[in-house]
Amino acid sequence: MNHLKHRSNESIEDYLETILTLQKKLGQVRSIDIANEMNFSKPSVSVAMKNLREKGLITIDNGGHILLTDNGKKQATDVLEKHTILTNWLISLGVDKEIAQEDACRMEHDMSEETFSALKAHIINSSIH
Amino acid sequence: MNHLKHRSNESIEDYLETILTLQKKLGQVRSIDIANEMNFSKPSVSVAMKNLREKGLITIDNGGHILLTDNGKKQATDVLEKHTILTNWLISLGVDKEIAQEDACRMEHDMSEETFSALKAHIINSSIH
DNA sequence: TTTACCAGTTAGGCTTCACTAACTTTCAAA
DNA sequence: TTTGAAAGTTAGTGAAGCCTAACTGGTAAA
Repeated sequence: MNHLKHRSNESIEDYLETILTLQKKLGQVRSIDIANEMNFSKPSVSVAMKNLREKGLITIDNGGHILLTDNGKKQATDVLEKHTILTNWLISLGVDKEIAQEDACRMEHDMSEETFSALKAHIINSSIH
Repeated sequence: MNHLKHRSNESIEDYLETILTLQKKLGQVRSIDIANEMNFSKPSVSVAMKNLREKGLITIDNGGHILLTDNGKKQATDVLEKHTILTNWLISLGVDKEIAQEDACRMEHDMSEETFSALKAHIINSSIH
């Protein structure tokens, strides 16, 4: 058993995923929308956005609207895809929708690319037979 | 999307799992064995063991040997079972053994009981067909 | 007997990531 | 024009959970 350092990206990935989701849902995204969606305080989101901006993952215009950069969008899309596929797969296994959402929301940060693509292949394969 | 608080048990579960694993492998378990296995420093393990003891999950005898309580053993067994099943399942999907181990080691903390039993049922079901 | 290693502990530090309190700025309504 | 709500920020706090430095205490070897 190899106890490696944890992915320290979990928080960042969650924010990016939420921004992308809200972008699709609301068109535009402000910090306050993220705070409401994630049930975090305004300051928590404010500080996190500063962090994402410094990492080049988002930009914020004068109106306070948050936009994903190319890099941010790529990461957000990756996580959201994992989330969606994991959730649907769990539901197809008979897991309650609510619980599937919650579990997927955590597991999505823990799967390597290799595991994820193996899972996708498995899902496609299962649906054929 | 519901952003709930994270399981704060991840660290505890990892320690319990390691203790159980080492118990099977070495017979007896001391803090130093855990530190070596997990690549953590002695003080980190020392403090963690104090914590596990205060939570009633282990006892430590005069020789420094660590024993799981009934409760600790139950939790350790649960996590180890998840770990084993997850790992083997990922390997059966074609994931590299090393990576399967690493991913399982993280995902095991994130799966609800419901998801886990659905996965077990799925594995059994797949093996029949 | 002295030396020296090994296991364990205590103290203090650092990072992450949430929180509250309290401030500014803006904008709309009274 | 004043008022007040809404959005954002800064400062300070706290819990986890890892780390290093430096200590104690026991045991084995020179």
